[in-house]
Amino acid sequence: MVKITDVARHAGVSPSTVSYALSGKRPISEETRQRIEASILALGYRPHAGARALASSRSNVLALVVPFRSGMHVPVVMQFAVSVVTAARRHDHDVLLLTQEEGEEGLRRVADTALVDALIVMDVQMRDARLPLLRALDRPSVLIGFPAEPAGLTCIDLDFEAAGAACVRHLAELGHRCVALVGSPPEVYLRGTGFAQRVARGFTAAADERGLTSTIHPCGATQAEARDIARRLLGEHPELTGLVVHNEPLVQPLIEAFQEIGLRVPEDLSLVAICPDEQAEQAPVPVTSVAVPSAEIGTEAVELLMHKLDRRSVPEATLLPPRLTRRATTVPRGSTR
Amino acid sequence: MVKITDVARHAGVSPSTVSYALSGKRPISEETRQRIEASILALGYRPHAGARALASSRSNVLALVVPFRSGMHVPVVMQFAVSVVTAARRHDHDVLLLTQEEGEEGLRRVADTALVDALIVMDVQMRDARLPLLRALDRPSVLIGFPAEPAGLTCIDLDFEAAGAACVRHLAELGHRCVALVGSPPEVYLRGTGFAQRVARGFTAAADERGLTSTIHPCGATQAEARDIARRLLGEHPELTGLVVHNEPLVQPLIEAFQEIGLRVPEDLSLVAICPDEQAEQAPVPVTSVAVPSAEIGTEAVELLMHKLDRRSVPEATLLPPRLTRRATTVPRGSTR
DNA sequence: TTGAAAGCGCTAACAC
DNA sequence: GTGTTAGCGCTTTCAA
Repeated sequence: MVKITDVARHAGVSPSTVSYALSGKRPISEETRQRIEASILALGYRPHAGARALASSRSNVLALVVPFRSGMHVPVVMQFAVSVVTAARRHDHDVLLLTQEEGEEGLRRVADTALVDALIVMDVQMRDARLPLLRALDRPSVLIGFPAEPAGLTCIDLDFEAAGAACVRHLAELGHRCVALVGSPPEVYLRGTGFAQRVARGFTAAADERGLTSTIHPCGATQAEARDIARRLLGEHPELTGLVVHNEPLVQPLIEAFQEIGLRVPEDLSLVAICPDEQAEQAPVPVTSVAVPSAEIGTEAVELLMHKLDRRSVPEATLLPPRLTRRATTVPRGSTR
Repeated sequence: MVKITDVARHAGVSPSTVSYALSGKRPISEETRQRIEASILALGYRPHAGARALASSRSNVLALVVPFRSGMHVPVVMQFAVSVVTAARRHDHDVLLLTQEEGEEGLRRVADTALVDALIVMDVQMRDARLPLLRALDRPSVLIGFPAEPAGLTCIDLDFEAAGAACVRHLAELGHRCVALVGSPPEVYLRGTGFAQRVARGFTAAADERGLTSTIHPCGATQAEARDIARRLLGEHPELTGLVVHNEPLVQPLIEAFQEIGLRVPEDLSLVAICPDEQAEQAPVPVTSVAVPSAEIGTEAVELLMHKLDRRSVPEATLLPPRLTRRATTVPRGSTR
């Protein structure tokens, strides 16, 4: 193994000069830097990560805790993870993957052993058991999602409340007067995952503000449940013409379920989804949607963490504003009847 | 920070004794071990990962390289990643997440800096640019998938050839005489991802062996393409009664597309998919399938790697035998006509 | 069964 | 602008 002393000897300088040339933590004359660079290349030098971590008390590794439970949309999690890795690499950091399953002990372990410098935690619940630990840890963290008590933490997410409202306003502007929200599976509401409630709140508030009739329906992600909901909505609200869907895998089945009972989208029913743009674009009929910007959230989470590692101050709450893209599933009420 | 010397002093032993008590690399008297354990608990000692890595030249971290490209089924990748993390933790290892995008340089970096002890590489191509590097690296690796030249490497995957054959034999045993394979998107074949060809080979061989008429159709994963394929199959092979689908997101759209043109599954058309069991079970009509056992592959990949790290020998090739589960989409030919 | 002590390879004072 | 050197916290000979 070639080490820093080898490079130093080869370049005719001291080890510390090589170290400083690499870190840029003190000025090096142009000529020296060139010689060092050449030596590094010639010898194929790679600094030993462990030695570095030990001497500098920085591992240059971030922990990413991913969920893997029912009701979570897997492609969103995956895209998020990839964007975190990509963003971390731009800052010369690597990413250690932890599963939710490891729980608090996992977080404590990677923090206390100095395996990682900082943590990103996905799928934060309203009353998350990990919050006290995260607050107490000597390492910075960023949470994806908002708990009930975010004070003292750094949180980021799509502004789901504004997203729910944006969907309703879009439908209202198209003249729809009776709208429904088909939401996440009941278990997601029950375990207090904030975003489900937030969408519901924004949805209801905007509907009230515009004087629309509105109802909310949690729903599982199977075709059978899609059919049930469609039937029930048709029966209970025959005047329904606007639908907001916040349940990624259900969008397509729902459209088909309505079709089966004689309601076409968008002719009879306008539909706005809250889902990744990619999904909305690739649907057979492109879906009007508010984007769930996983990649942006991941990238921004890393930026926040880097700021915190540099002891720069960051906002406690970052809410990304919703972006609604009109596609083919929303039309003015009664436009083709 | 509490360190090993603190524990040693507290327990009234030397640092090396604490170290050995922790690693088990030499016998410690029961009484001493108890005292040390108590001290560790009392002080809340956690060994510093970097210091450990430096002194032992073992980081206890594995690299996992995940793909993120078109044609890869995201839930499979995710489940695989989770199973790797879970298995690695059982062996006291952590997992560093790398994206395909980082390429060879990424592999070299984490290996040469001693950030990781070993590597798992997913989505290996027939002629993968990373193979020479992996062979040359001083760190063990396990590949998911089989390249054209697997010599000198350790590879593991589902036996896709046997899987393709198993599907055909199942259909043949039900009396079907004309079968088709709807496969991965064309780009997957083109870039030489082995499993697509392997399924095709096993499919054709088994069909020939049983004297069945057979055709193969790569297909993208959109509903539109599903419709095209369904129409084309019906037109070109009106006697078709058996279908093998090796394209996860296409299974459902395809069933619906056939339904639209008047072919019901399974009454008119029996269908076997190669897909995760979870997907097959949760479909509206449970799908007869050969399982893609992501979790098993991930777990076994970690086991292989642990053996290699322990300098135990491992087989170069591990092919998991296909497991076919009959569900509701396959019936004897002509059974309800 | 245990201890003493020499590193592991790097960083960051401190000195010039 | 550069060099000297004392650690960083742990593992592992070597010695008893």
